[in-house]
Amino acid sequence: MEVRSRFAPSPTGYMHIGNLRTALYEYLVAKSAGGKFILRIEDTDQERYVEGAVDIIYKTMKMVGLKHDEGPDIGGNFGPYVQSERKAIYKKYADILVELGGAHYCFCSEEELENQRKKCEETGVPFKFDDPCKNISIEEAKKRISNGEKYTVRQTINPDGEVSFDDVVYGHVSVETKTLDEGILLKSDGLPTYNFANVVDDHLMNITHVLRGNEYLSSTPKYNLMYQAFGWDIPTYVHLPPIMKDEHNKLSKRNGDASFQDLVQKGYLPEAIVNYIVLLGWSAKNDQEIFSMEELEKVFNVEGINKSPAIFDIEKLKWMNGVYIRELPCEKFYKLSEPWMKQVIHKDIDFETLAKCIQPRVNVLNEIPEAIDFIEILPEYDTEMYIHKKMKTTVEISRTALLEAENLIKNMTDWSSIEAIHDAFMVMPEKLGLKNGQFLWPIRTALTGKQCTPTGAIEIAYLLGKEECLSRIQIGINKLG
RNA sequence: GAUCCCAUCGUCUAGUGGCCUAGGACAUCGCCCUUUCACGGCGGUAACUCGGGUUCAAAUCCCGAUGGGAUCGCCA
Repeated sequence: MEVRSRFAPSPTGYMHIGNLRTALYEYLVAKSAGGKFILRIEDTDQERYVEGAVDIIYKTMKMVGLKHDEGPDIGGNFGPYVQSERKAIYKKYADILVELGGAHYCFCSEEELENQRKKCEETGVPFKFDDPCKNISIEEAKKRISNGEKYTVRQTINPDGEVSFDDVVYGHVSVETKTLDEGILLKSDGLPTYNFANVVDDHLMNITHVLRGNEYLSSTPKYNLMYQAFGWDIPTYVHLPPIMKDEHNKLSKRNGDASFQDLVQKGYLPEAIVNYIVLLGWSAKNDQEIFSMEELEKVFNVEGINKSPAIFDIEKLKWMNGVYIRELPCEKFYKLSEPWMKQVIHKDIDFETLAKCIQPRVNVLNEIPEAIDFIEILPEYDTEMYIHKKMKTTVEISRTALLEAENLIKNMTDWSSIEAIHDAFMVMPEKLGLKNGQFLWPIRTALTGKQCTPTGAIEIAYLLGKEECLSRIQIGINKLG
């Protein structure tokens, strides 16, 4: 049988990391088996609907390389793929489920429920809704409905029994039916709750593998009761552990944690983000950590999925992003880094060469502006910076180096390449009886005013241009008295 | 509270009874390379939650404790 998995986000306008990982695993489960990956929009909660949210979903999926085979935008044989357009379907199946004894019509108001709940709280009895409407016959209920009375459809659960199922990652899970809540399946607005829609849709869309967060682990038995009542095959369940912000808190929008979009905006590459999060709860069972999507489609398997929660570690993502950046072709990196460079540099310099210089030392694109801002304007710096133990520089040596450099540069005619400058500069240390560092460290300091720079004195001299170099060296000479 | 689930370095993980004096990666520390910082190379610190069993042998199996998480909505 063909494997079919689905990504079923609700359009909240925000693609958080946990959601994205679920989508990734769903995609990989299908693709690693040569199956189909379906996109379904779960918009049954009209109060949460956010304009434009669906576009964010399409955009994100495209950016990370998750191509769906069926969905609202491309169609398919099992549509519609938007739940709000499937209202009639849910109504039909809700009525069938009532006939089959798996559900009943309920006329209780939200206030009535609230009262029962309060009473339980007061008396200290654990709340479990006992629905008086269970005793209403179907005929009578239908009469009341045709009279225009508001109603919901509520699941009916026989308290004597046990339900169990086998989850691919959590193994055998078994519960007594008396502990299960008889939840609402069809709301009074006629739309289904997730609890009902997921069962109906997954069956009707021939979904074979259901992946979702493990918060659904405890309600899965209820879904299975419905599958059983309908006489439908139960799908393969793959429940996923949560991604945590820290030991106690889930990664979430409410905690102000970064979404996929936020990370991209900060300068993380989609490929790196995907690679990092696939490892949050899954392992290839070997030492490999860097995977392309093509590789993942081949090697991903559900056996590698972990049971316990994983904490999102931004430090490791940074490292991995750096790995991806270093692997980028120069031209590609230049294109990506250009806007970040131009954020702080408005002069006309050789940005392409600058890009080449910073590529090996940037992990996240948003590190670029601070790393190169000295090119635009020389920052204030302290004379202390000229004294460097390891380079064996002192104020005297620095002064000599700068004066000699000034002379040298004044007489230089070829400033067209790093090589030319390199050749001219590198004869000096020997001539002056200095080590390379003793000559070059003071120059780099005078040129940048910074402790750390993305590259050495020679490259920076080239980027700055002859005139600017002379003026900055003059400033350095003055500082050193 | 009830029910369900989870538990290896700071973090992500490998480990499915002997190959484990527990392996890899990030982070961290030290050294090397080097015109700084990085990159790269080499090395170090660092973990089986605890207590009982089972077994010749347990990180691995069983039981219990502890700790953590989830669910208990006309949200998904």
